[in-house]
Amino acid sequence: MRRDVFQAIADPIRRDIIELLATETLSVNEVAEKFKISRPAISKHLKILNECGVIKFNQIGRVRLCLMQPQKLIPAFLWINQYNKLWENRIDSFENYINELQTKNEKK
Amino acid sequence: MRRDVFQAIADPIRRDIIELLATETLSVNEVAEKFKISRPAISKHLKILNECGVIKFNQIGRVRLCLMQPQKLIPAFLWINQYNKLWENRIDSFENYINELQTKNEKK
DNA sequence: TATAAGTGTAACCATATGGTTACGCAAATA
DNA sequence: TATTTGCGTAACCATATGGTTACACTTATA
Repeated sequence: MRRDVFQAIADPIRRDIIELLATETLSVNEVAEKFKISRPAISKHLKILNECGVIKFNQIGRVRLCLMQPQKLIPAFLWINQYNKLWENRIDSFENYINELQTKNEKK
Repeated sequence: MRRDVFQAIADPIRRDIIELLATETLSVNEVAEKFKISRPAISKHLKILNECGVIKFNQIGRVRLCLMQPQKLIPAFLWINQYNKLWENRIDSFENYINELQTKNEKK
């Protein structure tokens, strides 16, 4: 099984967990409470996130704190970002098209 | 099954297909030739990419051209990009830590 | 018109994913 | 010490993924 950042963010629940952990460090139970699915299901997602390196655990007594490792998102950012020129050009040409339409209408 | 941009880019083969189609429009066979896996396997990946909206097909006779739809990557970009302050701060604080170490060493 | 080329898809397979309930165990607490 | 709390994980299930080979169909070509 693939254990990289792209796998980590492929699941919507895992993206929501990341969103939570971006602002605060939470225990496993605290994360689980935020979702409707069972605690073991959340545990599995946390395990995958950990194996993908996106979160780290910090065990304090019987409490396991989940810490986000935001640097691990960078490769995904870089991969997607290499195409932004591509979609910007698309949007530019769309805007040009809109502008053209407007110019035509103004002429009428 | 989830059919969104995050699902599209979760698989390394699909990311490679996107990389190919970013620079040129290729037929299904032309895409398949670039990989070691079978043509039906590539067909499946192309189908998923299409269902995720990341590519479009343009049928010309018996040839099916695959066109990238780069705007569909934008939601993934935006999602990841919301965390760049987070990892930049991490890197900043790492750099500060390095700088501190260097300053300490210089004082010795 | 017979054949080749380009492609989809069915059938199959092994494994992964994403969920559940049930249970166990260590740490904290009464 | 007995009980509660926090959590992992096993066992199970349904479905998805990612690959294969075999076959069918349409379009182009000889």
